[in-house]
Amino acid sequence: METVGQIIRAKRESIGLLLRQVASHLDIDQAILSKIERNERKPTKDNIIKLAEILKLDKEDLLVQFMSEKIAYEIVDEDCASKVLKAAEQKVKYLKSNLVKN
Amino acid sequence: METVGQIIRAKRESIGLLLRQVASHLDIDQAILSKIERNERKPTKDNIIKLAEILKLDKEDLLVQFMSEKIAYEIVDEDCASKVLKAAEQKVKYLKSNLVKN
DNA sequence: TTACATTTGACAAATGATGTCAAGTAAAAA
DNA sequence: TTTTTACTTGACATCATTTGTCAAATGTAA
Repeated sequence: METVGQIIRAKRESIGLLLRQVASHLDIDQAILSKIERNERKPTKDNIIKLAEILKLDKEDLLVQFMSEKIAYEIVDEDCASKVLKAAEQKVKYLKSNLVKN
Repeated sequence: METVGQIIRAKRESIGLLLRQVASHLDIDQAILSKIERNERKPTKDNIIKLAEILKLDKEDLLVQFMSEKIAYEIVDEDCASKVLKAAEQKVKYLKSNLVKN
């Protein structure tokens, strides 16, 4: 299963862009991008959006990968991880159904 | 749908404990507990564990409520929230299956 | 060797989380 | 009514985490 970092690196190299070129589009130092690609740092949401732009990746897909990865790491150590996700789904539904009213 | 704060307050009152009594068991100021019960502050994991103890609530249940609430708030504003949760489930499975090896 | 891309680690700045404290409110007891 | 008690509120302090910069080190190929 590919990480966001691996997806980004693979696409960047296939296009033939350098770290510094992509990093400057994200407005960050290339050191950070290097770390992001090797899963040593987590990208910000803004990073993801700009990466999708410059690397011509589907923005929503990349965001889904990014957010689900974050959540997965948050709960992987819990043995009730599956329960947590199911409960979260219920809560999201509930919250969304009440958004209009408030 | 009940929030963690509501669950805690209801149980605390049904037992007849004061904010300051419960707060001292958690080793925090009663002001914080007051805010937690009214969803103005988020409890820490340690808070939840000690709350389960003193209020005689099921620890795992309360932790599931707590974590799922946190996740739900993280993603409720995304319109791909449901996709994110499903993807997270896959990633958790994948990560858990590889835990033994590393 | 030189040149270029990437990696590494020390450090700085900004942000968010967590807590204290004291004054304020509200309602019941004296 | 005054006092007491429980709770709430907001200003502020402290600490941890996140996010970033920079320069030196490494690797690699011309």
